[in-house]
Amino acid sequence: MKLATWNINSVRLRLPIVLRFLEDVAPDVLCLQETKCPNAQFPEKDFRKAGYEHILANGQSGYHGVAIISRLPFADTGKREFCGKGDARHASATIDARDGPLTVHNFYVPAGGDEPDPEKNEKFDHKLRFLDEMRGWFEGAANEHDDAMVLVGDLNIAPLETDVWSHKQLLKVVSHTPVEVDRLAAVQASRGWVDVVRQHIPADEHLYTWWSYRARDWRASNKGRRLDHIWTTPGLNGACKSVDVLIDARDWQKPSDHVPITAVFDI
DNA sequence: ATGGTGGTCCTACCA
Repeated sequence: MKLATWNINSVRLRLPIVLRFLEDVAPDVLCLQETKCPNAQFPEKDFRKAGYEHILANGQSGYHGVAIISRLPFADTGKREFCGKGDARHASATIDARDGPLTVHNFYVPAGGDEPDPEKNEKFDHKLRFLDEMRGWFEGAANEHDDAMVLVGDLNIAPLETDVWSHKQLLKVVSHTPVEVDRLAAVQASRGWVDVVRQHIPADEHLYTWWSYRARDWRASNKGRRLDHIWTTPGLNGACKSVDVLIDARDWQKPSDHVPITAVFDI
């Protein structure tokens, strides 16, 4: 089973490159973030025509929004609201994989603004509270199919030193500050989540999934960050056979500032 | 130290 995640920064504007990705890479399941699309306007017909008949959209106008697009049917779906804000930042679907049900959680964690101080910056405070709520939810959630879960999405945090172009220069930049890296580690500990991307690509290699639109030449300056992630519960450990970060997608026509990541599972 | 680009939906706000 091939699973992909991609912060698309408007699914309607970038529909052509999403369809190209589905054709070229052919994932079974694609999780999108920042769809910026109300559910009534989600381009379901185009995805159905491409062979993806099972679609779960959790969107809103203008901001945020996530979606799960699948060739495999959903046995169950969910959407959870975090921090009581009404933001569309989570969707989940249980898929009937070969070896049994697999629950996929798709997240768009708040970016957190510019100032990494929760006292001065409400957005950073929201980011930390969102992560705390994620941790608490996974600690308490006994109703899920315990040992077959995948968590993907734009977590807006680059946890490792090699997940950013300069660890030293980004220590006080939101996305790489110790306080948020620690909160993310606590989310990871809630279920023993395994970072399968770093299982396949060693931590001594720099790896990024996002490059700012503001760079004159993103590839030349290469000031990237690894903000997008694929985690699994320990029960799936060993099932992930390969991962891929499609860096070339950053140069596709009218690109997103994030690139897709895929993981192949023998399940 | 600053501003650089790109999205939504029309005026700022967000990334």
